[in-house]
Amino acid sequence: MSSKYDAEPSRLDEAARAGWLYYVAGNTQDEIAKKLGVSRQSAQRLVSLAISAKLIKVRLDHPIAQCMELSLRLKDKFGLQSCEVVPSDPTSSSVTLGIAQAGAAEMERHLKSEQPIIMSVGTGRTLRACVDQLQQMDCQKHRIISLVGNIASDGSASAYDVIVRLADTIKSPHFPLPLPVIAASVEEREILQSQKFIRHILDLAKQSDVTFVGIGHLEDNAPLLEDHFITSEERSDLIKAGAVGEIVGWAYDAQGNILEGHTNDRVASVPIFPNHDKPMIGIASGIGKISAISGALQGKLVNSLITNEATAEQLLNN
Amino acid sequence: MSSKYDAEPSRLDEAARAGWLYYVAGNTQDEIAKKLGVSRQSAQRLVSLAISAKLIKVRLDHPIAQCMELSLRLKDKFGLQSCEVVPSDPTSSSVTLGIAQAGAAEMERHLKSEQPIIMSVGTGRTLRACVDQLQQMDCQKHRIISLVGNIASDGSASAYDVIVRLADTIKSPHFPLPLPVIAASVEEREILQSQKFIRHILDLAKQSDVTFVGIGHLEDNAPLLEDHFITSEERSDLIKAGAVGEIVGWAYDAQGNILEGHTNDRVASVPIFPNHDKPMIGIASGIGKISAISGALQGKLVNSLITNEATAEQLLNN
DNA sequence: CAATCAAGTGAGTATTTGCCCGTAAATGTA
DNA sequence: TACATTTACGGGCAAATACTCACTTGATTG
Repeated sequence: MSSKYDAEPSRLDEAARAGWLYYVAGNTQDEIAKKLGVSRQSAQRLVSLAISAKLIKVRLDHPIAQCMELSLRLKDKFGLQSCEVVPSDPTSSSVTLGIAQAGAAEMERHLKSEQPIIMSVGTGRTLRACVDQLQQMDCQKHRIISLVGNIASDGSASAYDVIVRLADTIKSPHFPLPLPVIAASVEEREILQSQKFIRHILDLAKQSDVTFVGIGHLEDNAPLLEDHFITSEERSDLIKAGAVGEIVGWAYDAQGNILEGHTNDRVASVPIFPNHDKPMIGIASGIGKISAISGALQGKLVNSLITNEATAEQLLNN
Repeated sequence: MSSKYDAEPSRLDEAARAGWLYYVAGNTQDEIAKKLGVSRQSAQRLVSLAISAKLIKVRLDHPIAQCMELSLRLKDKFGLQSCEVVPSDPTSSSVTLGIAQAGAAEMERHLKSEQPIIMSVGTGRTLRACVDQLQQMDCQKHRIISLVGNIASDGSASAYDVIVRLADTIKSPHFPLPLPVIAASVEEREILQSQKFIRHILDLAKQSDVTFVGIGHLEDNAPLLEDHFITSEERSDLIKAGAVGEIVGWAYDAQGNILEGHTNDRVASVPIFPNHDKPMIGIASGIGKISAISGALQGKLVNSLITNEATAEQLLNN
C-alpha cells in the first residue's frame, strides 16, 4: 500500500500525467495545476516538457496528412515560398480536388485581394484546366497579362486560350500577347517586341504581383512540339543542348539555367527570371514531367509549386 | 449523393489541413487562417472540427510510475499475462477517456504483425470507443471476427457496430455474426448455430490469435438491459443466481464461473473459456463495473486487462 | 414564391496560454 | 561559512484561443 506512495514520481512522470490531462482529458492548465497540486506556471512547464520530451504523440488520420508532409519537404528541399500537394488517388473518400481545383483555389485567393493586382499567366492544358475550375467573379480592378503569345504558327489563336477564358470568367481587363510563341527569326522578334503596345504589355508583366505558369517537358510528345511551335529538329537540338523543360517557351536545363541560343533566341514570350520575391507559381504534375519540374525548381524559375502526391514523391526521390 | 462526396469532404479536408498545420507543424491559428485564406475564426472552427471529427489522435507514450505500480500488482494478484493502467481524470465523467486510446494502441500492436492473424472482438461502448481511436491501416491479410451477434431484438443492426467500423478502418476481411445476441429459445439457438456458415465463423473464432472484449455489469442500467437484449425479469433472475457481469452475453458469478441455465442457455455468442494461452484482453473501467471485472479476472475469463487508475485501485482493494 | 431552417461567418469578448523576469531555494566551490 | 552559480517558482502581461451572438446565405418546403 505504502509502495504506491513511496515511489517518488520523477519529473517526467509528472510531465506525462500533466500532458495526459491536457491533451487526452482536455483539462486546462489551471485544472491540471489544481489536480497535481502545483502552480499553473509549473503545470504549463510540465505540459511543454511532455511535448519536448516527445511523450505526446499526435497523429492526423486523414489522407491530407501525407500531402502536407510532402509539401513541407518540397518547400524545404527547394526553398519554395509555398507548395501545395493534392492527393493523387481519388479512391479515398476525401474530395480529391485535382491540380486544377487547387490551382483555381490559389488563383481565387489572389483575386479576392482588395488591392488591385496584376496577375500574369502562361498557357497550356494544365492552366486551362485551372481556369475552367474558377468560379465567376467580378475583378474589374485587377489586370490579367499573358506571358506568352497566343498566335499559333498558322496564324490562328492558340488552342488553350487561357487568358481570354480567364478574363471572361473574372471580368477583368486583360492583355493577351498578340505574338507568335516563337518568332521566325531573331530580327522578327526584335521588330515585333519593339512595338509600343507590346512594350507596354511586357512592362506590365514585369510588375506582376503574382504569376501562374505551366511547366512543359521536352519528351517526344512535348507540348511545344505538338502545338507546332517548334519542329522535331529544334526539339532534338534543345535536348542535345541539355534542355529538360520549358516555361512559356523558354527552354532550360536540369539545373534550371535558361539555355543560350537555339529556339530561346527567338522566344517572344515575356522573359522569366529566377528569384522573384513575388509569387511565381508553377502548376504541373505527371511522371513524364519530373525532370522538367525538378529543373525549374532547382533553377528557382518558380518559387511556388502546385502538384500532386505521386509527382511530389518522385521529386523528393531525385 | 455527389454532394456528400464533393462538398462535405472538402470541409473535412480543410479541417485536416488546419489540424495538421496546428498540431504537427505548430502554426498558430492566425498563420493557418492566412495560409488557407480564411478568417481566424474559421481557422479555429476547422481546428476544432478536426478534433471533434476524430481526425486528430493524441496518445501518451510514457509509463507513469503509479500506473505501472498498479499494473504490476494487478498482474500479480490475478495472474494476468499483461495489464495496462491508464491515468484517471477524477473530474471527468467520460468512462472511456484514455482507455480508448490504450485499447486502440494495443489493437494496433497486434495488427502490425507481419503474420496474418485472426482477431476477435466483442461489442459495447468501450470497444467502440477504442475502434474510433484506431488509425487507418491496411490489414488485408488479417481476419476480424465478431464474437457476438449484431442483430438487436427488433431486427436492426446493433447500435455499436464495432466490427464493421473496425473492418472499415483497417480494411480487413471481417465476419460479423448475423445472429441475435440471445436467441428466443434453446432450440432456436441450435438451429441458428447449426447453419454451415455460422459454424465456420464459430470455428474461426476458436482459432483467434487475439481477442478483445468489453466487460458488462448487471446493475440497474446493465448494457444488456438497456439494449433490450434481456428483460428486467431475466436480469433479476441472473442476479439471484449470483451473476455479477457478462462478457459477450455470457453471464458469470463473482468467482468468474459461467452460470448454468437462465439466459446463458440461449446466448448465441461464441463460447468463451477460461485459461486461454492466446491474449484474451478485457477492456473496462468504472466503479460500477468493479465486481464484474473482478469476477472476470478471478475466473480467468480474460488473461489481460486494460483499465484506468481509479478502477485498478478498487480492484486491488477488493 | 415566400417562409423556414440549417449551416456558416465575423465581430466582440472572456478565457487560456506562453513567456519574460525578478526572487528564492538548491547546489557547488573555496 | 561565505560566496558563486544553477535551477525552479510564481507574478504579471501580451498573445493566442474558445465561445457567444447576431447576421447572411442557400437549400427546402408548403
